[in-house]
Amino acid sequence: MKMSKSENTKQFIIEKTAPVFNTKGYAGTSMNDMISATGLSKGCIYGNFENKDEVALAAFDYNHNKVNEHMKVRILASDNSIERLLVYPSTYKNYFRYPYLLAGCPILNTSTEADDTHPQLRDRAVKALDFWKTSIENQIKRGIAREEIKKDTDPTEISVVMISMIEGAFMQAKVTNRTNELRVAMEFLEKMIIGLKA
Amino acid sequence: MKMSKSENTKQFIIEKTAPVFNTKGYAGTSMNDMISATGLSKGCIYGNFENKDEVALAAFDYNHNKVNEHMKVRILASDNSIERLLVYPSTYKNYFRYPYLLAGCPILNTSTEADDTHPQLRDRAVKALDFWKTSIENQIKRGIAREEIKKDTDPTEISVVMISMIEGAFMQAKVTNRTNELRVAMEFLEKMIIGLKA
DNA sequence: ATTAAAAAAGACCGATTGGTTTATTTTTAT
DNA sequence: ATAAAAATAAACCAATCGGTCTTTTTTAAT
Repeated sequence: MKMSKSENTKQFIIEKTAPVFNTKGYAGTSMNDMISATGLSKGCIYGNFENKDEVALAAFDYNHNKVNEHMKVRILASDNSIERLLVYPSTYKNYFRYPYLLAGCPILNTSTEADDTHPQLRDRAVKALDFWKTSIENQIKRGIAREEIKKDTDPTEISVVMISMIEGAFMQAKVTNRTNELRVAMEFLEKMIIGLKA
Repeated sequence: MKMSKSENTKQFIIEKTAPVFNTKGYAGTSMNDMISATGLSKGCIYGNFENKDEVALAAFDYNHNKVNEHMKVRILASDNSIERLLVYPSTYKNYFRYPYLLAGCPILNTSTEADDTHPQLRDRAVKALDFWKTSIENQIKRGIAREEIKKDTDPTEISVVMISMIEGAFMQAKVTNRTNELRVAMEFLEKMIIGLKA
């Protein structure tokens, strides 16, 4: 499994610029930012990517993937559906422990910047949201099938409420630099999830 | 109550650029954007404002104030605390009806962009959030005092949950260009608020 | 109506933007 | 070991950035 030189630097560029895009945003990240983040020259970056856009899109995918991978591992660690759902609030409550969440939630950051300005990035954010929503819905359906979750639970409602609460509370934590509100919101979510028990 | 000429154009510049800042963001809005939004010259804008920053800050205050004013009127329209709280979900559920919310929630947009990049704007967003949180808390305390809301209700918890849900759901509505999730989340909030009845 | 002051327009500035081209270095296949 | 190819560096480009300065226009006081 050998990587070509260019595949390698391409990946390197993505890894190094991803956190910059997540903190400064697309419009706020300049080529010079990308140069100092990677230590590479402009010619090198343009040799590996068509333009700034392409790097930004790859960076979003990378950031989102990082979060997804981490959640997946933690979720699959337990069999019980309630415990699986609880992974979300328990992870986001301590977001500062996870380096790739320190710059904020990539979906949240990208959504608010790109909704009116960058169709491609917007599209990525929408797809990420849809994927997330479906994942939670499926976990709930699984829980109902396994008789761990009340039969009359509405998967879509719970999924939407969870995502909304997480994103809204995360936004507050990031901007206020306090974890107070995030903690309160995530504890509410935990109570709600436990209330779903069959 | 006469306004001086410069006071007048100052206000005009704020009104015209405020929606632009809210949609394109601070870094995404250029002087040329401000010129075409106002139809005024660069010299005129710099004659009335120190720099782009000063306009951006005034624009945030303007946007935030618009939302506040509107909410205030609708809230004071009823005496009952439960009904007052219900104004939030019922307003945001139909955000597209209110022109100054079409570009998105100014707090949400400003928070996600400015949290790591623009201390002054960040500060404005934090203060706006704190004000909002306290307002809701006070409405709940008032409701408890008037025996309209259950005595054991935690004002902070409800306030945080409401704000988080609204912001998170609003973000989804804006980026997906669907109202589905927003509606589900706001209806959940309505059920929750009604459940607070004493 | 005249004039001084205030306000607005527009030419102008250096720095930075995203992006290209050319030169140099490094890698790979022979 | 060497030549061809791939990858990187660095000089270069026009356009745009935020911001200034001077000129012109508009306003308000006399």
